[in-house]
Amino acid sequence: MTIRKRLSPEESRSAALQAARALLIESGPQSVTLKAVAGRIGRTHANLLHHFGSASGLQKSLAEHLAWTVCETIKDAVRASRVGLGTPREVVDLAFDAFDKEGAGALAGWMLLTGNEDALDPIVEAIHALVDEIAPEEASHGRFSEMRVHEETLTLVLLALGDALMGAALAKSLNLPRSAARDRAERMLTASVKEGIPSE
Amino acid sequence: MTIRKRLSPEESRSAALQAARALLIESGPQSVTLKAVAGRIGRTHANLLHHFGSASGLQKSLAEHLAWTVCETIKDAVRASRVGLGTPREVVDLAFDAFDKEGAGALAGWMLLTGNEDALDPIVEAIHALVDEIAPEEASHGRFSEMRVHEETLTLVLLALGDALMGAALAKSLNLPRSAARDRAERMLTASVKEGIPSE
DNA sequence: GCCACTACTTACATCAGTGTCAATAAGGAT
DNA sequence: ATCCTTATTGACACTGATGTAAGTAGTGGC
Repeated sequence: MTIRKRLSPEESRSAALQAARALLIESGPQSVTLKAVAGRIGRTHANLLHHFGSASGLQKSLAEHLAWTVCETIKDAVRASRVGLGTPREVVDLAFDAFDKEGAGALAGWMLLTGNEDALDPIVEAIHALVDEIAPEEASHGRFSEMRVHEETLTLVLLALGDALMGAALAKSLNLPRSAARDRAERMLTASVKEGIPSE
Repeated sequence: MTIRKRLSPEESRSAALQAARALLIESGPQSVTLKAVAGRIGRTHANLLHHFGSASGLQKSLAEHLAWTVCETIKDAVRASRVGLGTPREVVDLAFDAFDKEGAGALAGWMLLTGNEDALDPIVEAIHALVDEIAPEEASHGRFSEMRVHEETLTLVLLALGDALMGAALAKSLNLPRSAARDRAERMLTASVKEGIPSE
């Protein structure tokens, strides 16, 4: 019984979630098994069961972790783009990258795989929190109503999600550049900004 | 050894694909197993292996079947809406319904699940064929360039896909009506039509 | 009617993911 | 140093999905 090291529950959970996220992005939802995740952090699958209770417990924690990570990325970037006179394109790229590379698209696949409605909650909550931080500020500047911000966010997120899943293949098939969906989203946002600030 | 009936290979394959599609839409990609599909059509899983060679063979056939069914639905409806003076909204609803109810969203989940790039091909091809039928006609009427039709299609499809996966939960979370994404897509298409036919 | 073909089945083998349990040992508290 | 908590492990059982092999029985052609 070779016990390598004794980590705190927080350390173990954190390492496991990081490994699970990497696995999810690299190889898809199916590859996120107790055995695979445990192997990545040099533990046994029984150890993960000890920390997360069950496989679905790990899945739920992973969903929360992913949603938080993705939204934090976007949130930070939105703040930065504000300071540096952000363009619509920057926001678009951030949202699309979040779904394409940060694992939000993979999370969607996860939900589809399990058919588990609960897995949807954390990411929706995270997006909701993100919008709640942005919308009131925009509204206070008199640029957009909160509902308008919500609508734009919905469209942008759904488009980014779709693009992460089928964008590459479909664009190629239609002889469009890979960035076609992003270009379109950028035009949409730009048009909304114009409409929102007619005096500019 | 109770043999119930003896079907032709075509009948067997057709029945199996129909059952698999129903299972996929009802319960998600994970539930489409040899046993479950076979049970639905009153056969054994070994029988499906006989007809499709392997589980992945069934999956590939299912992907092709789904892509064909969905695109045929849309194509028929587009033709009908042309005859009956189709509105942008009708086209939007058709595309969204195809992904939401006809199983195209489930198909996307399927691709994500398997991580199989091949599974993507049939639906992309089907969409490509659909656009190839529509775009030249539009172009010949002098309304849009083919590329413009391709761009609109890309945006519409990606948005419909995203909406099928997260639309319901996200709209609810943002206090928007379930139809918010469709409404947005409709506005987009309407704006394009205006722009495309300035003399109207 | 007889035969070849094959759709179909039953039984078994295999494998992967999940979960249980008892045993071990690391690390802190006293 | 001793004890107590618990992180960790190895071994095992269970389940479900996939695949194989051999045998059975419809169906069409002669």
